[in-house]
Amino acid sequence: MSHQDWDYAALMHDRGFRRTPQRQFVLDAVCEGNGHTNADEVVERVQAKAPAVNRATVYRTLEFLREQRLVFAADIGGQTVYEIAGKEPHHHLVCLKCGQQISLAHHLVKPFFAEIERDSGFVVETNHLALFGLCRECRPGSHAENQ
Amino acid sequence: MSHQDWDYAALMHDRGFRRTPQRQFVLDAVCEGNGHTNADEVVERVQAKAPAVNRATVYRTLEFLREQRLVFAADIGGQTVYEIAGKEPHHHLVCLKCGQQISLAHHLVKPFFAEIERDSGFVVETNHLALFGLCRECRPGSHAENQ
DNA sequence: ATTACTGCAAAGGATTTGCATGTGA
DNA sequence: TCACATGCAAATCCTTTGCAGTAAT
Repeated sequence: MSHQDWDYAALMHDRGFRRTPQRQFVLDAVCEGNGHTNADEVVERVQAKAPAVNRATVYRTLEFLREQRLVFAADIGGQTVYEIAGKEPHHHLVCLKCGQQISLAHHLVKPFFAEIERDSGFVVETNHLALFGLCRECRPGSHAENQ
Repeated sequence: MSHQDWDYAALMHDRGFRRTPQRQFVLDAVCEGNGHTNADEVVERVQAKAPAVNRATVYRTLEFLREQRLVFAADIGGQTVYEIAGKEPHHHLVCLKCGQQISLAHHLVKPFFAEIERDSGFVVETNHLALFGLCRECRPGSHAENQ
């Protein structure tokens, strides 16, 4: 899943910004965290490859990439997490017990949002939902009682 | 809507804690913020009535009240917000433009959670959902174009 | 009289900012 | 070349903590 490198370079150029190794490292790091990655994890990943890259640069770059809509910033459990901006909104189920993050297809969510709009006229723009709970394996009464 | 003062006092006593003016101020302040109130707003409200109350006390008290299940702490847009603990889970629609918080009845949410469980076996435990978007007045195409 | 609770000040962690330097275009 | 981007260090913001004094029971 090596994302749109082309459109990164192209966008940078088109919008009059510079293509720098730091930005590439950060973008890559966000990519690697398939699910969601917080700033600290990005710093770690970036510095694993390029130890000289500064924390401040990572923060600035994340904000920059967010402005450029290349990454999406969400908010899970009090911290900001980043992921590569996708075309479609998508969502996660986060298991409170085992911590696994399960993707939640948008088609399950769309009708819910539509219902809200119908009911109150409020147009939901949340393009990332994180719902906490217990996954099939961890929920009480599960057959697969893992730990 | 002067909440359960009795059960506050009673709980304090029953559980061997002390009833202090500071705790009352903080509890009141959380109450006043009908929707959600962040720590800073609580500090402001408390200090409006009792300037001598310290920030640290407010933080400690909020945490204390949360432990005691007298207030509920949620996480909206990166900051922790507090509200009086209610019986039923409930949810909010937060307008990105005007900032207003609209309550979202649980009965609109329940079927959605049920659908997720049916589909993936994941039991959602999120008892507070905050959805961002545009309210009826602020959404494009609205008749009431308020700024 | 106890000891939980508070105020104060200082510590802590995460993020941001100012400025001189470096570097991509 | 020359403005944009980076590194560094200091600043800032929000929250937590240690400790000595205060007050609720």
